[in-house]
Amino acid sequence: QPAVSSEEGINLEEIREFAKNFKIRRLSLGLTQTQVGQALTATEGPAYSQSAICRFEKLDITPKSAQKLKPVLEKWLAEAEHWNQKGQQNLMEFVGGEPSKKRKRRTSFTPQAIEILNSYFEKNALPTGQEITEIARELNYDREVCCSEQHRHDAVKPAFEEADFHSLNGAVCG
Amino acid sequence: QPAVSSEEGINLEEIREFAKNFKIRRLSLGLTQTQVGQALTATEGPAYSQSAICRFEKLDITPKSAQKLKPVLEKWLAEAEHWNQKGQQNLMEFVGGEPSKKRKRRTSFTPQAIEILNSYFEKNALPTGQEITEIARELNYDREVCCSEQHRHDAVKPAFEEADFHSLNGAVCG
DNA sequence: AGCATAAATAATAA
DNA sequence: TTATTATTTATGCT
Repeated sequence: QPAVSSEEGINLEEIREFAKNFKIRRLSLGLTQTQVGQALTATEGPAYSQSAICRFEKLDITPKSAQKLKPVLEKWLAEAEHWNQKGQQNLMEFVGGEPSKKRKRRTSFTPQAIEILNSYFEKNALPTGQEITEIARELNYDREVCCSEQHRHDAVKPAFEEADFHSLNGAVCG
Repeated sequence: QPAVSSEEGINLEEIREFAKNFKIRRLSLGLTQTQVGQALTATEGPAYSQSAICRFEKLDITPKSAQKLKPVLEKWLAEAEHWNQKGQQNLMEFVGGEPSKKRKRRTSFTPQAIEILNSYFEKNALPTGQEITEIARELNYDREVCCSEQHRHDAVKPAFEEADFHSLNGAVCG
């Protein structure tokens, strides 16, 4: 990590202070790094990714970049706080549209479905997109959820022997 | 969700206020719900799970439970902030031991390793614990990482057709 | 009353 | 920056 060092007359302590402050204020507004990045991309210059915000907060950037980004963030955050004062609805609008995106309901599978998925993936570990669509429809689950890799992993999991799975951590080096 | 309602002379507005405040102060200290839960379990009464902290912050509990939990959290948080004043080292000690658990470095595979993993999982989608150990040793990667389901998923992924994979979101119901 | 784990967020290799 | 790993939060279940 390029620690922010004292070059080119940049007030590093000030930047450090702001970065820390920025994170807390962002969280106080209930905003994610992603939201900030997207909002900035919309209102300010070219493009600010979630990663960019993350790196600024951790000051995992060059002093020059930090110096350049600071005023942009400062201005934007103040404005965001201003809108938040007038009600969270206003903030969300300022941030970028979708007012109240709710967390997706977590899916749970019936034992039957799990069994079917298990046996399916056992036969075919590499289903194509179409095959996934097929099985999702058959089982009547949301395609993304039912047959995402994440869930294939879960379906497959019982095949592992728990004890063995945990007993060898770190035994193999890296 | 049992919204906090106005029963039994409990000051709901105050609790709501505190819950919101608690979250912000927790984040300012850089603590996770898990850390708070564990610390409370250690210093205070019986057991406070991460879920419990989460549910308090979202007030996804009965007013009675909230009322009971509030003073405990209030006291603990104040103390935590006190220690934090004296330096973050003190806070981490107060919270519970492990001073600076670093985030695990994310692993990356050489193209060779990916190819080998791909062909391996294509032949055998359900390796046993022992087989996993074996291949991890062979490739000289950390067992947990190298052959976790997460990574098997990655090894397998190229088989999906991107276009199809995305085009059918929500087409299948839930 | 909390465990298991799905969903969402943050951090990082490339 | 993008793609994706690692960690944290939230919730279905019992």
